[in-house]
Amino acid sequence: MKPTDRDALTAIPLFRDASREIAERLAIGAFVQTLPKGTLLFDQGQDAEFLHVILEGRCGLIGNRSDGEECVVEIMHAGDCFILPAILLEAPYLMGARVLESSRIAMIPAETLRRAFAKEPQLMRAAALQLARYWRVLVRQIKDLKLRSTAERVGAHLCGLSGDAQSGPIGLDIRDEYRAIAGRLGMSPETWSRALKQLEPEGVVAKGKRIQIEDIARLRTYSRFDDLR
Amino acid sequence: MKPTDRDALTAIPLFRDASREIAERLAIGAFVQTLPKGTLLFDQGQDAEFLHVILEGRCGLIGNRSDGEECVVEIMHAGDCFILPAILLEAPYLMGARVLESSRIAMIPAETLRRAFAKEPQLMRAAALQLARYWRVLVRQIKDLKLRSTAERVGAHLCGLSGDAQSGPIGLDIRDEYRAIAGRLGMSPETWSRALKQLEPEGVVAKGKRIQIEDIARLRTYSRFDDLR
DNA sequence: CGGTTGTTTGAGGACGTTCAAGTACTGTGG
DNA sequence: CCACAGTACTTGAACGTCCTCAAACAACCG
Repeated sequence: MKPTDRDALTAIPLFRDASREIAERLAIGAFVQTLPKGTLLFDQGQDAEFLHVILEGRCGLIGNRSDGEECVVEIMHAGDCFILPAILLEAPYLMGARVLESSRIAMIPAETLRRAFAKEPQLMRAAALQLARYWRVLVRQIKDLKLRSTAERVGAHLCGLSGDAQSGPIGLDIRDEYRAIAGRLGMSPETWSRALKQLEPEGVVAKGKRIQIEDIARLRTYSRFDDLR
Repeated sequence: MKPTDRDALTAIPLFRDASREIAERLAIGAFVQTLPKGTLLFDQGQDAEFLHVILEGRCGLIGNRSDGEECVVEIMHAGDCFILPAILLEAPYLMGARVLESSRIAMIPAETLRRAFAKEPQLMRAAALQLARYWRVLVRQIKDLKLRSTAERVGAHLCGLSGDAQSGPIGLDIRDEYRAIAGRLGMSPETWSRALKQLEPEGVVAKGKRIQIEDIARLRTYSRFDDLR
């Protein structure tokens, strides 16, 4: 690694807030690539193998739309690293990443990083895990807002309330106010109400706060529930 | 504090991932309130004085709309705690919180919590800080999507690109593709383009990727930039 | 019971999207 | 350095979605 790259790498907030020594040690296990615009760094659903740090250039964290198009969810710039929550949680990426303009990118193996985290005690780790989980909740919400129609959002919300059931009929008792749910889903209460009607052909029957779902599998398909989780 | 409350408190993910001992110690400094629906727990802009933990019931994290109405950004349930990033960063809340249904809520003084965090070493702390920052970025985005019109989103984005300047003229050279920015802001490229036109009365002149802002203060007001940051 | 609050339904309108065409860039090879 | 191709951005028109306003209806609570 070039000295300028190492300097840029150790200067990012994540490492600056830690210690010079730890940053230097992690830099040893890292490698740097210069990648052309359009390069796919990774896809949604993959397991996190590296922490990516942009030394120069910019990249987009991307979600896939129903029409096959990509939508930029977040733009990452020089000094940004991603995606830390996926590494901490050892979970699949919720978004893909594509190079938006020719970039120099440092890649730190996830395992190296996790070993470093492991040396640190429990509470800060817990906080990091917690923040990572919430971060992902918010990502899901943004993706809902940007990538799904209102009816799909409502359908997906119902799927989320249905627990782990993969198929079969489900009965739900909604306890939250519809106006709160509607707000959470980025629509007006009226639209929520109409969207429920719109889901009738998919086997959703709403009577006030009681909702019957004929077959959750059908609704999951309609809402593209699994696509975006 | 009642034993059942203490049990519920120490069982939340944040404390379960830490240690029993730390959780017990923090529970001592905490107190529990039963609050009726509608209670305002705190307002956006306040400094975080407590970590709130829902033992029973549910609360909404809320943003204020331009028309004075509130919009639920996230619904928090029993076992959820909020708002950790605000406490870690010692920053003002980005959202308010209101009781959605009569709830038992444990409140842990922020200072107590920060002292506990301080005992833990540097890297995990750094990670938590980093995650907290990103969490906030996502919150801003969700609020953008839910609470601002497209023209306001564009205006706010320009304000964000203008650095710390509070007033006076600003010249911007946009480097990102407009289609990427538009995606980030939850609109089509055409709408971004038209929204820029729409900002002309506010003193924004766009010539391709060069944008002149007559007076950033005016744009900040129009976009309600400070309201939602 | 009334009164209050929350949900549904309808009508009309604003906003944003899509499609399509035209214009301005950007970069490449001659 | 220019011409040209390819891409990105702008502009227009038509359409669709979602919102607002308003009223009827339902559920809840004192």
